[in-house]
Amino acid sequence: MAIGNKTDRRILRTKEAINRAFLEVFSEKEFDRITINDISERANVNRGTIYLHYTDKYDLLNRCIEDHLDKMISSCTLTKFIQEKVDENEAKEALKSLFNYIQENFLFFSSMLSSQKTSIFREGIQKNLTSSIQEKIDMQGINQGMDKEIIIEFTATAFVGTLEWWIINQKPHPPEYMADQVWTLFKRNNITS
Amino acid sequence: MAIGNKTDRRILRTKEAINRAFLEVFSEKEFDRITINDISERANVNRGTIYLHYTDKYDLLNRCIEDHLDKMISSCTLTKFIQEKVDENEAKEALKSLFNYIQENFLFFSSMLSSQKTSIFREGIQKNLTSSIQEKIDMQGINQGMDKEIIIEFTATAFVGTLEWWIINQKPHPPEYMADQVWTLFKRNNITS
DNA sequence: AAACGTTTGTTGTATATTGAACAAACGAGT
DNA sequence: ACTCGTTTGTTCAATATACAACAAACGTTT
Repeated sequence: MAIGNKTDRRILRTKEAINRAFLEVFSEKEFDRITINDISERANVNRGTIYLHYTDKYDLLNRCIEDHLDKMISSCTLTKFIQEKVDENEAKEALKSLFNYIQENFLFFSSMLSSQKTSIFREGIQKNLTSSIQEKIDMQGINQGMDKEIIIEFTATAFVGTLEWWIINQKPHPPEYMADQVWTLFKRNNITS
Repeated sequence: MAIGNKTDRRILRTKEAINRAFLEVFSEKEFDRITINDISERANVNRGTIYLHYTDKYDLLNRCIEDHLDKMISSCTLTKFIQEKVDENEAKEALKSLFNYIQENFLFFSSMLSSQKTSIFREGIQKNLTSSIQEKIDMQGINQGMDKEIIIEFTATAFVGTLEWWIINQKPHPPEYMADQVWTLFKRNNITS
């Protein structure tokens, strides 16, 4: 991942097409009933081409989740809110954009959570989030003397749980509201400076 | 055109991508200012690939117009309303779907008409419509003894003019209303049975 | 169990597309 | 007039994808 040399346009295109197609079919059919052919037809791609990039239907599922989470994280610069010297407005904006991202890709997230494979998704997002926080967390200042692992785990768990609740309950509140609420909760728990 | 043997998926995909990209860029930039690179980048296609399918920027424009008009005509089964023994409701539905098609692809049509190249587009759609009517028109019944060419020309001109007016004036009336009006006008002029 | 259609991976060859380079034409600015 | 950056077509070898065929595994039905 994160290769410097640009990948061939064709690869990027077909992967995108496959991903999009998979998400669409996934939101319509139970995962077990999905065939590779369903996906290839929807993506307008040869069936064999899928095997060129993914070993399996399950591999495709996992990579698809990974990709989506990566995009979510990076497009939202989520980690800002956990850093030292964080600007309050900046952090709130990051949170808001995160909830917005989920809202825009609601199809994907709700499908993921409504399927039987909930745990896969949950673990995936939590793992992703955890490592993402781990890289950027600043243990100075308010976090000095604290147990890093515990902070991370606490934050990630609370956060993922909130996201899950929000998604499963069909977005009872708008992204702005959610961002405000979550931000307040983090502050109250001294998670941020 | 209308080849029996299926074309390679890649060709269809890239042509679609190029078409879409061209329309997008066309709606943002004046035609003369559009570069092949603009289109290739938007379509996520190599610049050379465009030359594989189109000789020119102008060729691309023309083919794009053709394609779109073909789709419009066929998707609307427009010719129904000019045939003998036409069912009133069926004809109105065809008209309505035509106006709906334009509304859905408003970006394209308004771009076409707002550019300096209005005449190209106008002539294109009129030629397309004319030949389409020519194939299907029934000279029996009410049209017996009439000059076929004149009927066709009259119909096509009136129709295209109305479309143009509707598009340029930013859709002052909904498709249903337009369909009703146009249908009444045709009846009044004894164009249909 | 046997027969059936469907799905799965895999393979070989054909082909469309890529990326890079090129010379030529163009347009803008000095 | 001259330079500069951009756009245009064109070429080439490299590569990703298409298509078709295949045997194996699977799920259903009888």
